Amino acid sequence: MNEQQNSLIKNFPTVPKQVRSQHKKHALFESGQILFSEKGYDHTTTKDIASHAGVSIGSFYRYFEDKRQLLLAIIDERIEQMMPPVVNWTDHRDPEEDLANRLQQHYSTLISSGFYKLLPELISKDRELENIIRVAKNRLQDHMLKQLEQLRDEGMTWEDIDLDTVSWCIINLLEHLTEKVEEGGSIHYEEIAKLICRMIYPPDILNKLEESDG
Amino acid sequence: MNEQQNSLIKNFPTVPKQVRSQHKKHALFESGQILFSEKGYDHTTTKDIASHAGVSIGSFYRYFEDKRQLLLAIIDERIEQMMPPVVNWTDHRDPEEDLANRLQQHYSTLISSGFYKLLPELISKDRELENIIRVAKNRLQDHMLKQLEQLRDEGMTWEDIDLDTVSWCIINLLEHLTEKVEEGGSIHYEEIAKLICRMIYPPDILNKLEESDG
Amino acid sequence: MNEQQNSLIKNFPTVPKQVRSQHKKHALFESGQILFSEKGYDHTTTKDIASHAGVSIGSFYRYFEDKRQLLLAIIDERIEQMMPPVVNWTDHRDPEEDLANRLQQHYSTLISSGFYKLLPELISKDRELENIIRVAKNRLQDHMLKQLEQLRDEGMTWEDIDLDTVSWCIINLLEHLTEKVEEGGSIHYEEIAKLICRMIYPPDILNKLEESDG
Amino acid sequence: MNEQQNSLIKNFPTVPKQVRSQHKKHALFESGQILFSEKGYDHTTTKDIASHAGVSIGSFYRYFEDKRQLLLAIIDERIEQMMPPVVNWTDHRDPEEDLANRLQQHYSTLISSGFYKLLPELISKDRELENIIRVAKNRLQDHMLKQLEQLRDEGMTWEDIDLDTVSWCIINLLEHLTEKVEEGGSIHYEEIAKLICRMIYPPDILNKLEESDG
DNA sequence: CATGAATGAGCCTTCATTCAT
DNA sequence: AATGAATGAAGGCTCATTCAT
Repeated sequence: MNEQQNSLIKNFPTVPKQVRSQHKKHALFESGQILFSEKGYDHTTTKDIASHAGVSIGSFYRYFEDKRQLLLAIIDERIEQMMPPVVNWTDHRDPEEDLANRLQQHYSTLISSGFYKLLPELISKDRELENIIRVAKNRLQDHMLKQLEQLRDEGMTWEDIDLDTVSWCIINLLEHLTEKVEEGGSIHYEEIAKLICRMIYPPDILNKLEESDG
Repeated sequence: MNEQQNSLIKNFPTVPKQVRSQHKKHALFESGQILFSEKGYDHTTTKDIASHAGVSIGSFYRYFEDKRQLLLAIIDERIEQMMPPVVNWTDHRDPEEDLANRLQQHYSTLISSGFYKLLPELISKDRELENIIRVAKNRLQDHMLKQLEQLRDEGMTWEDIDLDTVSWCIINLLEHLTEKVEEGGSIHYEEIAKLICRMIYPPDILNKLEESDG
Repeated sequence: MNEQQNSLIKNFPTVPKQVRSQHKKHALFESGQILFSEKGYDHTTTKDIASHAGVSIGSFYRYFEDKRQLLLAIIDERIEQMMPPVVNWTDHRDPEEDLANRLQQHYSTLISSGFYKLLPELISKDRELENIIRVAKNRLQDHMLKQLEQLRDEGMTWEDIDLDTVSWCIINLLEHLTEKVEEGGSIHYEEIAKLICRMIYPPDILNKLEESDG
Repeated sequence: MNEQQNSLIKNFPTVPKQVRSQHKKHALFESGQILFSEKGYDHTTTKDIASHAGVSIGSFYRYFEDKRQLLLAIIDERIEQMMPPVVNWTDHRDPEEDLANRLQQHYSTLISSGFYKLLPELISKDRELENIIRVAKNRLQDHMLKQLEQLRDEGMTWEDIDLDTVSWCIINLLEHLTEKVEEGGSIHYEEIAKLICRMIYPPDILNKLEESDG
């Protein structure tokens, strides 16, 4: 972004190659993301991407080994963002409100990118990609599981729940929240948050948390 | 129809034409299902399917108008089965146990078919198919919503929940239960059932139901 | 048609095979003619023909070696009919009226069969067929040439015409008369006849012929 | 456009891209014309055309949308040339000689292209093409009809002829003149011209025209 | 003899990738 | 570095012909 801002004079006549180069690569990256999301990976041609990015096919292959590598690069950058938001369950603040806020924040950008639609198509086709996603998901679930375990140790959760199952359920709900929009439904983040909290906390604990927070 | 039902022994050596024909169509159907599930729709060629079914390409086109029609036929047959199981929430029996049983029953067959993996890829590509699925899903959600409304009218649910959100969450969990297996996890149906029940019933109600049932 | 009308009793239970066989062959022949005319040779499938004739594909290949042989059989039967009508120029009757009548008679059936449309498509594809047609055409032209030569020897034609060219022109006009109908025009046979006669006879001869006839 | 027009020598070894591209498109065009003419449209494969033009199938589709578009392009370019030559009947010069010259000129190039053989096959299969040809033909006939009407108004034609029929006959003869060569006959343009003139002019008028011209 | 299911060569077309300019 | 023309493997689908029943 701010490369060579200090020496504008010097390189005025020729825009630095590296910058132009990065612009092109970025354009291809963006175009790939948009088109893959819109039309799916298979139905997006390299020509589509190059045209959309305003570069030649030859340039496409200069910056990315092949179509699949562009996909992997995109996934790699988006994978964290794609993942449901990590919630800090252990700060003992009003968990419902906190969760609702995070959900709101997260999905408003994710949905507009439309990229989440791409993953399902790919998972069954690309073993490597499947692993990338699985790894990211596992990392997330581990993280959530640890938090829930801590909560339980503090005696704040239902006593008879299987935390593994709970964390899986929560992640799943969050993961597919995007589909609700696709299906034409609007999302009530507070209601989702309420439900999730009820899976975790018994009513008395929940009441206490909410009171102490307010 | 009435083909020699009386003399099964007699015509054993020669399989009747219609039967063989049905076998072939069924083989193509099965092969389509398996290959679509394994490799995705686009990456399964008509040749693949024909080979897998042990017939020629020409035969494929004798039994199915084209590749897409095979897909639609498969979807059509599986769509009900794909849908999460409808649970009768209103019979006032122990809901946790009941739900767990139904889940067990349903997913053991569904998962082995592996077919559920196919849907996501298709939804964004085939408007007609998207509608078929959406319609089936809506029907299911309506059904569930009605049951939940009845439960609430009977004063058995949390008072402050949005039933629409609850039903969506439940359906979503059930819908993606299959993935848990893919991801290598084993499913504890009782735990899932427990969580779902907690979304719906307040603890006191739940306790009462379980006692009265036992 | 009237085969075995005399012995209805005898062959009542089993329609003689040869008759049924001939019926089938004839049906295929007819269907071939109709469909080839309507859709062209290439775009008519053997299945089309068999269905239209109400027989199975297998039967098709029982009665005709292959699709091409059916075509050749049809052409062979129709080729004389396809050819422009042979006119007797030498009987010294009113040639205009005579020709007009013959044209009328000939084309009314030919056009309705629609078969003439088929020839052009085939000529460039099938050397053997091309020869069949060429031979028939040459025979016709020879015939016409001989008549014209006789007429000239009798001093009835223009003295300075090349009879070969005249006969070619006449045959060509007659050959493509069918197209005029296709193009939406109605045919005035008398006018065509008048033109043709003027190519052959000088006005004074023509007048004499018409007078003597009337 | 302005590519080094000044230094033709300099860039001799490297054929400019656009020129090579045009060469290729032209080669495909030519090959299409030749092969369509020789084997008919349906029996010419895209591979045939590409091979004959010395390019790959992929290149075919770079230059032409599909096989049919190549055909349409060819027709479009040839349609005027395919049409029988327009003759100016009204300039009161020796019409026989004039017509003979024009015919000679026209058919010597048209016949060598062999393309005229293609039209009949297509007309019954391609509605759009049929219209293109019909329109061109109608335009021609209208033109000829107008000229003949003017001639008649000047009292130069037979009084009792139907001009519509005459113009149709003339166009038809001219249209199929090419076939005469195919059939092995040589064309005597003067004889054809003579016949046509006799269809139009009564002998006395014709004599006068020829004298006045000479 | 009749049937029509089965076969597979071959067609048109697409698109990822290469490479001469 | 940039371009985009060129390539050809591969896919969906058709249909003449064969052959088991």
